[in-house]
Parts: sequence; C-alpha cells; structure tokens
Amino acid sequence: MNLEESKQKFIDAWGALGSEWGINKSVAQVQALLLVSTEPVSTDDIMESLTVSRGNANMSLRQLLDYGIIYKKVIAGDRKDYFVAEKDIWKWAVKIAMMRKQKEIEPVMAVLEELKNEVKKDKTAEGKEFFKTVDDIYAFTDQLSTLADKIFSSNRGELLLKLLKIVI
Amino acid sequence: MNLEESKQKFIDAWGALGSEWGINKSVAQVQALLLVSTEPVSTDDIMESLTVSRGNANMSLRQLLDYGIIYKKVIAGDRKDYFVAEKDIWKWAVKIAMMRKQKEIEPVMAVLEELKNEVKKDKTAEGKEFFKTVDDIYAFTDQLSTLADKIFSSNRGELLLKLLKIVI
DNA sequence: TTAAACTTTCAGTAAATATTGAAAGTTCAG
DNA sequence: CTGAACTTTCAATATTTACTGAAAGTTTAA
Repeated sequence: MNLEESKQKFIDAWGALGSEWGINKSVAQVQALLLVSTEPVSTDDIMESLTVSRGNANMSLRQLLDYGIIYKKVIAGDRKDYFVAEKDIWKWAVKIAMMRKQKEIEPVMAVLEELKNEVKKDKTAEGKEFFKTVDDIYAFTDQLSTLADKIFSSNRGELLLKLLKIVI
Repeated sequence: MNLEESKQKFIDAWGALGSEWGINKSVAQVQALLLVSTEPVSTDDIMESLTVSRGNANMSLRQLLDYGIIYKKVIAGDRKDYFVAEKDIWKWAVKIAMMRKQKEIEPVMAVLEELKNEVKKDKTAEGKEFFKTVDDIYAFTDQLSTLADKIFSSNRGELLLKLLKIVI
C-alpha cells in the first residue's frame, strides 16, 4: 500500500467517523484531505480527489472555515482560492468540541434549567421525581462540561491530560 | 405549564439532542419517556405518548435493551411486557459512552494504527508528515480515551469529577 | 389443544439529509 | 470597461435514514 492509498484510507475512515457523529461526510473528508496535504488545496483539487461536485466542495470548505479549522491561503499569481488545514489537533479539536457544546449541549441545558424552574414548586411525588431526573442530568452534564472546559480551554490542556494520566 | 407538558418538553429536547449526536430520535424519546415515568411503561403506552407505530416502539425498546439502559419488568397478572429506565445517570451514560467508544472510536483507532505501520518506514518528507498527522490524532484520542475510561469505569467516577473540579 | 393476546419482522413508504450542476454573482487582468 | 476566471447559490435530484402497518411468529390462559 502506497502513500496515496494510505491517505485515501485515512480520508474514508474520517468521513465515516464524522457521519456517525453528526458531521457531514464530505465536510469530514475535506478536512481529512487538507490534513494530509503537504501543499495548499484548491476547490478543483478537492473535486478531483474526493470526486464531489463544485457545490459540495465549496460548501464543505465554507463550513470548515466557519468552524475555524481551515484557513484560506493566497498563492501569488493565482486567482484561485487555496486552503490549508489547522494541523494542531489541540487547536482544531477544541474548536469543534466548543462549537458543538455551544450549539447542541447548551440549548438542552437551557431547557433543563427551564424545566427545573417550572417543576421545583411541584411537591407531588411525581413532580419531585421528575425534578430529580432533570437535575441529575443537568448536574452530570455540568460536571463533565466544566472538566471539558478546563482541559480544552486555556492552553495547558495537553499538560493537564498527561498529569491526570499519572495521578489518577 | 403542567407536569405533563414539562415532561413532553423534556422528551422533545432529548429526541433532538439524540438526533444531533447520531442516536435515533425515537430511541432517545423512548428513553426520555421511561426516564420521566413513575410507572413501568408498555409498548402501547409508548405508541400513545409518542404517537409512533408499534414497529417503531418495539424496535426502539429493543435497542435500549441492547444498550442495557432500560429493563423489562414483569407485572403480575398482565401478559404485556413493561419497561423501566435505568435511572442512575452514572450507569446509563457510561454504558452509552463505552458502547459508542467501542463501536465507533475503536475501529478508527485500529485504522490509524494500521496506517502508522504502513507509513512508518516511509522516510520521505511527505511520508513523515503524514505519519505525524495520524500519530497526533491517535495520541490525542488515546489520551482522552484513557481519561474517559478512568472517569467512567470503576465506580469512583462521580467522586473523581468532584475532586478534579477542586484541584485543577 | 387452541385461540386470544401479545411481540417481532420487514417490505413498502415517508422523511430527512446530502449532493449535483448550472445559473447568477464576483473579482480582476488587460 | 469587459470578459475570462473564479466563487457562490440553490432548485432539482439522489441517497440515506427512519417509520409504518400488517403478516408472521410466539406465548399462555383456559
């Protein structure tokens, strides 16, 4: 298996993983392609490598730019846009994690808080039980979220992980 | 807003969150319904509460039983199957996390290891760069995975989280 | 036994999601 | 300016995923 085949294998695995976790397959594959490219990549390169349409390539790039995990790169004397990936996993993974926390977890946490407020005055057995169910999920998520913030925010994440590996 | 409406709001939020994270909406909603039910729930109850078909209700229940986060409950003098949710979030969330790790993360990790082996002998600049890309993702995931195991496995997870909240 | 009560399966259908490709929009070299 | 090079948009289409409902399968009370 040569390098090109290995890269393709990586791109495929990455696309599949993305799908399973709610990231569009093409978007994941484009990130993978940029991650394994030594040179900046154009829309045409993507269309060829991944056999996708111009529209798909363009929208995937836009999405990744929005996430802030790829960058536009101007190449002198060329009118095309070129793109490169953020290669530092501690930068891009943190951005993805924080984006998803904000877009998907926080709205649910807001609902859970509303529910707690709606129900906290209900002193029936059923009301108290429902409150506990909601509160348990809220507290659990909040604890994990706090830990995630500590590991992912600031720039001591890697150190922290290595430390935890030793001490706990 | 009464208790029933609050419960419905919880069920809806839970279904939406599930969808965004690759869990079938009905499956998530059935878990939510069982979580907020004080009494064991039958297939017919689910069909009525969530307005879904018998097939859907049955398959969702089966899935949740497979995950090990709901249980069958026999009710004396009743031939129907009844179900109750595992209410301890430290039990059910860990099961979901470990199941997804095993089904979705580990296969990718296996591919990454294969790739590392395929490429490690390639001493071209491009080969070394690709190796580093793969190795970075592998190492990052492995570190987080190890931490997740420590927090989620054994039964000291909650204590550990509280401790970490204080010391880091 | 047997037939009513219940569960499971799965082909057909519906809904959600992703992709295409061509037209419209933008940019810029000459 | 202008038109070639490039990017963006989005209606139409394809693909994937989810759901339904009825038939087949299973269990059990009588």
